Amino acid sequence: MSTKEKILDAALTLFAENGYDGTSVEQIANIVGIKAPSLYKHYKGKEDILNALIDSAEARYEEMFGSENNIGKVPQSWEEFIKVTMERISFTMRDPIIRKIRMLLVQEQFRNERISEVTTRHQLDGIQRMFAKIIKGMMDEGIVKNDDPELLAVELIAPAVLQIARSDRQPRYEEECMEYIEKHLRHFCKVYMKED
Amino acid sequence: MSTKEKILDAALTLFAENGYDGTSVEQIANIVGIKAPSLYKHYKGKEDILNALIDSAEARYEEMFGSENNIGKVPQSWEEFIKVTMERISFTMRDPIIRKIRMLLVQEQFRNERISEVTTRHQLDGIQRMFAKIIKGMMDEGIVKNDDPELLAVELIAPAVLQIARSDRQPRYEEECMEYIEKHLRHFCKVYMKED
DNA sequence: TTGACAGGCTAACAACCATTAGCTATACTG
DNA sequence: CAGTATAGCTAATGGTTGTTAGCCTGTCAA
Repeated sequence: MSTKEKILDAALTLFAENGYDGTSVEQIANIVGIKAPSLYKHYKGKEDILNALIDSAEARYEEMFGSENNIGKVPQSWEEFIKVTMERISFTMRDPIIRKIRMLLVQEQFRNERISEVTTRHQLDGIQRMFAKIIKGMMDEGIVKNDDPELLAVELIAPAVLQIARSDRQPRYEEECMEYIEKHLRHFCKVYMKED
Repeated sequence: MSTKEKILDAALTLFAENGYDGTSVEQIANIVGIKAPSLYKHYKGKEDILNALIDSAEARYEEMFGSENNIGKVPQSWEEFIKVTMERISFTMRDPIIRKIRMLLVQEQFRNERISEVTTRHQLDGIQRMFAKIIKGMMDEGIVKNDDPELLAVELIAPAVLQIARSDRQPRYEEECMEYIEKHLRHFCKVYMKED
């Protein structure tokens, strides 16, 4: 990993933990193993690092939700749907980098308009679009009752997003959050799926 | 309004807008119309102000969701339910103080455990408990199909909470958020209410 | 070999920030 | 009236922070 990447990595960890204003350039440099002024050989300043982080968050978002390929096969039963969805959510919730990006965005969402937009995409639009496609696929195959896929996608993800946010700020309830999400998923299937 | 209250008021506005670390004691004093050192006649320090704000947020929470009296009459039809709920959400979304408390909590939720807890109560438990009661009331009167009221409450509020969060960071979409919430409410009624 | 560049370092600075000390005037209280 | 608490002020301080200037060293191309 290049120094430039190491800086981004350290900054993400610290920004997620203590916020942008709560983090000093010196702290970042310490983790990287260099002195603070050396950092300016790689980035123009502190804000430049933040912008690079948002860039990488956008890239990751594009990679996860942008293409059509990331949906995988359409689940053929509600059991399969629950299993696949739980895996997806569990990954999103626990992956350290995604988690840090989430925590960074949620804390800095009011800093400027760009971060506001990225936050909305990251936590609303992206996931919604992705699940709308899956639900649409299951409707076409007659597994899910016909309805507005975009709307159902929000009904599906909203409770999960709230639980993930909760587990970010209170990690000791992670297990409980996952259980709640599974309960919600089961309920969702009971309401919207055709078979019983 | 006493100076002590004015300080809290100014601090809430600034913390909501720029975060705790992004706000200086001098800025707060400027709004109040005093010099920074005078502020220490009223509070022991900057953190003391934050704690007082969290105190008042907890008090407000208790006042809104704590007692049994704040539910009002149980709605007798889905039209009434939508009207009453939209009013409640619209108020929560637009009231300047509630809005600032929300923005403060969301930014500082990782600062310490107490704020984490208050944030969860404020944005999850409180609303859930309140709507669970309303839904329970409507079930007892045979308006809503029998189900777990706690679960339905989350299905009801989760999409609304996400939209409110969105309108906090992108106020120019406030109208759009309200429209979405109404659409969601209608869908909710269609799914869970008995009459058509 | 020479020259340029990348990437580290130290020293330093100017700005800002939270907080304290100490003075003063006003307003209650006995 | 005397005394005391309240609440403002100015001045100052010690610490931190982001950033710049300038130096040194190793690498690599010409």
